[in-house]
Amino acid sequence: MSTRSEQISRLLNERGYSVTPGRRVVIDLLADRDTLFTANDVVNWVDQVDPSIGRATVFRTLDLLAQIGVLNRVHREDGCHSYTICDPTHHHHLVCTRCRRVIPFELSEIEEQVNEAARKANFAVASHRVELFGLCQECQALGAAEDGRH
Amino acid sequence: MSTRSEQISRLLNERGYSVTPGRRVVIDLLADRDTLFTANDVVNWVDQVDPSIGRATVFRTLDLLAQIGVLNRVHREDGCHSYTICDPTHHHHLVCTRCRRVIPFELSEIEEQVNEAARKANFAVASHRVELFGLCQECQALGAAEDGRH
DNA sequence: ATGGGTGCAAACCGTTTGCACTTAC
DNA sequence: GTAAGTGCAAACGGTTTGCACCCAT
Repeated sequence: MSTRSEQISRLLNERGYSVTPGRRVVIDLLADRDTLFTANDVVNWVDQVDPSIGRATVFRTLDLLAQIGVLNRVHREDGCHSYTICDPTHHHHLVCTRCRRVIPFELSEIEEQVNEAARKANFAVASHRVELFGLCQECQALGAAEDGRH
Repeated sequence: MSTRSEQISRLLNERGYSVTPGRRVVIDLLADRDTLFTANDVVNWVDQVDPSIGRATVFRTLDLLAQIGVLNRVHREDGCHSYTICDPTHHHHLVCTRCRRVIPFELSEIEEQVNEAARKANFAVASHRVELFGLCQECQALGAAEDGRH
């Protein structure tokens, strides 16, 4: 049980949710991931650790984690729904399309530009999404060697 | 058959696809939309115009239009897949969460910022998505009057 | 007569729901 | 004993597929 996993558990408790054995498994599986994963990935992982945990529980736990803000829905370029673990603070993501690693970043200039653009269109921005897709440093090297197949 | 619809037809022809009656219906229904819509919306609209056109044809046509770049997948905040019609040139979207209108905008500063952020992380950006959600001018007024329900 | 395009229905896949049961307080 | 959480299986909704057919070249 990593410190990240403890953090999440604490957050759940604060919100009045208990950390049941099933949720514990899900949390421990996800807490330290730095890649994108789908709900189905999680279902499979959970099934390997403890097949007695049902699909529904996994989906319900994912919803819960999304709700308290530690899980972030990211839309893959191919349209597939994915998740990534991250702190509830606002930021954006660099998503590696090869290894699925997610690198969070924050850029106050973007916020300003975004607000500026909205103002020009008389648009009241409630939220925005900035997602960058490409290759992380490691995968650029690999890609050069292996011809970019993914 | 609007000029926008003609444009799309021409584009299809250029790519070697014929504009069959079914496709014609879909294209005419979509060409001048400035709002987000789902595949299901289109299926329903088509069904009203000509019930003999099958669901599969609608989905296949949407795929086709996405492929030639006149249809853009946009991910609604609630996770629902939607589309919007737009030119194949690069730009971003302001999406009104009340009336679903889509306002395209371009902001070269954002591109620069985005590339700058990526460079810092040694990330090779292949593509990026910037989507702003909020209320358009009209809906802000309405929202104030009607208490923002949507 | 060949190949692109079609309608239909069934299949598919990820997700949600209803329900009876368990568990913790 | 009550409320939260669970496993299971069935249902669901959106999308894709297989197939026989049609139509233009």
